[in-house]
Order: sequence, then C-alpha cells, then structure tokens
Amino acid sequence: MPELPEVEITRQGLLKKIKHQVCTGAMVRETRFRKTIPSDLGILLSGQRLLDIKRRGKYLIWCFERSFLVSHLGMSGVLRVFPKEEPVRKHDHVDIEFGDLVVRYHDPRRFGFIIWLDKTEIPEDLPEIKRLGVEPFSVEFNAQYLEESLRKITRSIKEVLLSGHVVVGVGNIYCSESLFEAGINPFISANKLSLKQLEKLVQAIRTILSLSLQEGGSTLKDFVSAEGKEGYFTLNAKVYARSGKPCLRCGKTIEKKMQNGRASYYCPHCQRV
DNA sequence: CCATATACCTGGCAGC
DNA sequence: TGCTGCCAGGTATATG
Repeated sequence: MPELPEVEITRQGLLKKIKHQVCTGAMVRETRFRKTIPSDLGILLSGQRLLDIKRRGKYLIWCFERSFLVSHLGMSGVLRVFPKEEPVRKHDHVDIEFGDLVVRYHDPRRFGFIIWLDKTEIPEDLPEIKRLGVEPFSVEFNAQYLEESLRKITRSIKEVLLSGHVVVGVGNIYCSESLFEAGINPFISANKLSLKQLEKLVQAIRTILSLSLQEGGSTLKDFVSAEGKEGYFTLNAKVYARSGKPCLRCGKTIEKKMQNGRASYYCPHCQRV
C-alpha cells in the first residue's frame, strides 16, 4: 500500500480524530515485526497528550508529551481510528487508546512497525530516517539537486527513485506513473538524464503525488485512511498494472518488465529516453 | 563502490 | 475441491 500519499492521508486522518487527546492505554497483541513493539506500550504512553504527528518519507513520528512513536506501514499496514468497542479482527496487532477512541494498527504481512522512544531521544537521528533523501514537496528537491545527486549513479532511474535515498515517498506505483508523466524510461541510467529531463521529473513526481493526495491515495488491496476511506488514484493510473493495455497517450501497448525484483510498467513509445 | 539476490510475512489468485 | 507457485504497496542485509 503505502507510499507518501497514503501515509500523509493516514497522518491527516489521525490528527483530525485524536490530536490533543490523552492516551489512556495500549494493547499489544503481537510484538513480532520488522522491529519489536514494546509490550508495555500502555505504561509507556498512558496519561500523555498527543501533541502532533509528523511525517518524514513514509514514516510517521508521533509526538507525545514525554515520548515519541515512530511508525511505518510496510506493505500492508493500516492505522485506523475506531470506537473502542469495535471488535478485534485478525491481524489487529496494536491498539493505542484515547478515551472512547482507539487507533488500531492492522498489518497482515507485518512488514511495518511501531517503535517507542523516550523524549530525550531524537526520532530524526534514527539510522533509517537519517539516510532518507529529501521531501518531494520541499524546495531542496529540484533539478540541480537531482543532477548533483545522480551524477555518479549508474543504476537505473527507477531503482534510484525507489530506494528513497535521493527523494522519499515515491514507491512502486507513483514511480511508474511519474516516469510516464515525465516521458522517461525506467531502465535509463540515472546519470544519463539531462537537466531538462530532471526538471520534468521533479514536476512529474509532484504532480502525481498531488493527484493521488486529492484522490485519497491508492487502494490496491488493504489501504484505507484513518477514517476508513479507500483511495481512488489507481483508477486514473496511466501505466501501473496496465500491461497489455493501450497507452492512453499513443495507443501502443503498455509493457511490464521486472526490475530489481519489482514490476515496472511503462510505454515503450512515450518513454524512449 | 556496484549489482543482484534474498529475507521478512500473509493472502489471493491462476493453473493444474 | 485442493494443491503449488507466483505475485503484491517496503526495506534491510548478504553475497558476488
């Protein structure tokens, strides 16, 4: 599921429902994740007000009065607000309670995680956050920055964008869509792109992510917002999951090729560069 | 340094 | 009706 738009929509939905609320407990039913969730989360958070939730890439940073949580949704994670009497379903691993409401972390594949930090620790200093690239909507993300960052990188542009080390938040769906939007072939070496193409790429990534935010994200299978709403972006996807279908721009057949273990969808005519 | 493979997990679906 | 194999939004680690 979750690339930048899904994580951002989750963040906004959570804030709408529980910003400034006081945590009244937690229930941890499963601790085995990519990173272990502390089973005494309720003790660690109880009585603390949730001041804000920030996003960095696909990570959420929950700011409590004397603690932080850092969460990631992995491939199949959902954070959703329910009334506290809502029945527990399979793969509902963690509840964070706020009075009559509960934030429920549901994640069938368990590639996500929630970690707890004491207020003396700095979430931005976590190694996985430290190595992240720039935010796509920040001023630092521009063609000059890309040219500089990609100068010595011979890996394909698709791999580099997906890695998150240059720009964050662009996963497999939005990467394919952005490269189509910019007319760039996913297999081209990152250092072969002209400044003009990099400018197009910057704009394309912003356009695609903005469009998805407007559509409520993409629901392929699991994703819903914190308020339970599905996202409709993939209904408008021009290449993602459209292999064998005609390109909406030129009519040629959209291709699917595996790249680094991930599916890449592109139009061999519109994305020749 | 680089490219590639694999691992982590569950569920859904195509094909037999 | 099963079974098997493959694929899925992400990311870290290991192996050449």
